[in-house]
Amino acid sequence: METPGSQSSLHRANLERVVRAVRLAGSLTQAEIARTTGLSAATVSNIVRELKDGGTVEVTPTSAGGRRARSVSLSGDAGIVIGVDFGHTHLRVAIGNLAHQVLAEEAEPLDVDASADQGFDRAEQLVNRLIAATGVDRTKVAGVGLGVPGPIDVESGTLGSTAILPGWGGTKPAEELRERLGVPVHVDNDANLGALGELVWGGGKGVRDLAYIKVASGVGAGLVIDGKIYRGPGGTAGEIGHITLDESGPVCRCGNRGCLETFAAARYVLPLLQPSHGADLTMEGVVRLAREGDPGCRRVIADVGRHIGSGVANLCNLLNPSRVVLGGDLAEAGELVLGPIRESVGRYAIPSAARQLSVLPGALGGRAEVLGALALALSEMGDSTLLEGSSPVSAPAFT
Amino acid sequence: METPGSQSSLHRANLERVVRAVRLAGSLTQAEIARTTGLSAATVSNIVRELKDGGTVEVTPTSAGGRRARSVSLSGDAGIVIGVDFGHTHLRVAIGNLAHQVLAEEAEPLDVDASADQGFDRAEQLVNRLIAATGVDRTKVAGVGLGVPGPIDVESGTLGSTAILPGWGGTKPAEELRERLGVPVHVDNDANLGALGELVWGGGKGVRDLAYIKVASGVGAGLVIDGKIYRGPGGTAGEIGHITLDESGPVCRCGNRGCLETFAAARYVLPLLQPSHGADLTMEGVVRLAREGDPGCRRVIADVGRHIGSGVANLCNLLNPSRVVLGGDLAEAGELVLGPIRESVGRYAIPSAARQLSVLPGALGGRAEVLGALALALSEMGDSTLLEGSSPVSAPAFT
DNA sequence: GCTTAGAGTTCACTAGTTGGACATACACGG
DNA sequence: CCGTGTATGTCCAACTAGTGAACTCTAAGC
Repeated sequence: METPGSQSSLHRANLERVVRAVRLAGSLTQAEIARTTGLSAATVSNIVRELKDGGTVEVTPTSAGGRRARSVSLSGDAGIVIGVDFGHTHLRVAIGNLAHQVLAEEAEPLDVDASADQGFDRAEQLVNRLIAATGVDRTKVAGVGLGVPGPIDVESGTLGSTAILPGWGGTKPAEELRERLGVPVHVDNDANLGALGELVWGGGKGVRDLAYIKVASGVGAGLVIDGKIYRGPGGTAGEIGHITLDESGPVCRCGNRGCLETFAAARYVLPLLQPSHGADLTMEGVVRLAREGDPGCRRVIADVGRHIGSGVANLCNLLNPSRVVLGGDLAEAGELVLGPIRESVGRYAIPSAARQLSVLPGALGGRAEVLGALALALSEMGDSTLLEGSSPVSAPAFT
Repeated sequence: METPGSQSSLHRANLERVVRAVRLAGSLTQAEIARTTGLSAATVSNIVRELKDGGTVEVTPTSAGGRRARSVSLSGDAGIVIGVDFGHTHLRVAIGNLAHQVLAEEAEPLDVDASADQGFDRAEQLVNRLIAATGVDRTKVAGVGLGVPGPIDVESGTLGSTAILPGWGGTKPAEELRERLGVPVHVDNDANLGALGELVWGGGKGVRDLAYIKVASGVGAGLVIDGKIYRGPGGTAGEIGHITLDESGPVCRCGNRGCLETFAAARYVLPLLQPSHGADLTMEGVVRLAREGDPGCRRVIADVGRHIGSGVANLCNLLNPSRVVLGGDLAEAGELVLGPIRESVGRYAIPSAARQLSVLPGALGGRAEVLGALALALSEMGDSTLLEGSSPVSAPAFT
């Protein structure tokens, strides 16, 4: 960074460009790198050699159509990243390396009403267990991505005033976890991470604009615009759950009436089925029954789909993304819910915006958020860190 | 942008760096340029020569302490850009130079139902008249920005299937105007240009995320995200006018019911006042009467504001912009309409998103669109310096 | 008049990217 | 089993562009 307009800065930028391309795709051949970065093959050749000599990158032979292409990937043992996802009913942790390989993944149930402290302790334990199980070198851990199921101010790291996680309000999850683990922790809300996960590993490949709709106990959306998570200036973009569909609808926990959530989220939908199907029903149960043909459950899911579709239509008019990916428990319902969504979108969105929109189920299921957390850790990890080869020990880090 | 990682791109970046430094300071000596840009004196020397030869910049002798320093400033007549804005009732043209100064501006009434050809002819005449009036050199005109009051596919340049401009559908305004004027013409819809205009010259200074709501005979929004116009993959983002507020509301020209437009746009609102206030009322008239105290007009404007506020609340939940600027005729109503909008936003948007939102009237009035067109022409000719402070760091993430 | 110090220019050098030529390796069809 | 085709990665010469150092210029200060 010494020389802000010089060739060496250009070279650095190109190095980073290559590293990013590789990290995003997991692994690429040199020719692919050249195509995606726009650099010439010769330059890529030089850069790859330089990165290989520096240990940032590994090249492994690949079988392909023509000459054997060498697959370039971030060297696996160069660094470890960890993803942690707090859900409403579970805690999920994944360990991966820079090569986009997931080394281990584990989930355990977690009572969301547990105190925040307890949650962080559990997370710490699970992380440690996974590190031990995979036998990776603790000092290689370069960063942690953390997902929380509620609005969070990414700048300050504070959980918003949340009726959603009682007892967690005002805590700073990233800081808590960093104290416990001793590495930089980057936090974002679960919908954004789901979007990132699907973009990198799942149903969003090759797309630059993606909206990830997560329906669980709440309804949230993660937005990727032009290849980047879009959080908005206040960090709370994507709150699709609380757009108003019916001004005189049911009262929502947010204080308004007729929010999308009151028509789609588990806590409002399940009671509808209690009289007929009993009180112990979960969303997963409803989905399962619907797939087995239960008409009540089918109807409920279709209704939910229609309402989500209305919300997506608004989203579509305003943002015009090229793809919407549905995640959360509800995605398991497949066409049972996607059909009504598409129908609603076609009905309420302006035609030119709806025409080019594809609505797909998530490809990662419940793993989208952890994997997204992993991806967050990867993306937040300074590229310069990689390039210097300087092993990132503990961490002041936060700026 | 041909070669995204090459030396020539570096050169271009350095050129812009210099131009920006000069624009910010008004005028600088070469040594000062070198210091503020971090480039070496030799490089600055070369760049200044290149810019001078290209006519972008002027050098004038200065008396100074040592050897006479040459003061470098943007040459006013180096390049001329023109903005053209077709409104529903008017045609507006502005002429500006590369130093971001507006040299002349003029509007004349235009019947929107006139044929497209006629409109283009009028635009050509007005442009020629202004060129003559300001005495600028015709050959210096580098580009034209064009605003049209309807959805337009920026890629192909075709006006969308528009019930809005009867007789204009399927035409390619940019091409038409280019044939007449003989210079490159860049087109976008009026809401986007209004957003750009307010961002660069008006009420959006210093903000990176802005939503410009234009209420006239329709309702549209222009979105600026992270300093750039956001059009969405299909080019139709910002269609706030057709989000559904009431599924059983009035039938909209788009075919749905209860779109925001049916509660806010002139064509739906004015008829409400016909019985009491006569048939010749225009939106401007309503605004004027309201300011003078007419209770009916006040009520109508407040109602419109409330509905717009609902739409803005949705926008706010989904996108969380830091500023909303209201444009169009309605903006003249000031607090009479802004108050209800804010009230509605506060009511329907989630608190954390609404808290940091400011809703302001446009600072440019009806000029926002033309000036935006001017800005578009500037930015399309490679001037990425419209927003200072728009470059650095942040945003690691995935390209 | 002489010195001084900052301003701009020139020049040789270096860093870095590129296009094209070339070697390589696999697949496929005869 | 062997040509042929095709895509890959590498090498080299050409070119682009920025830099440090030496150089020239000018006006102010003594």
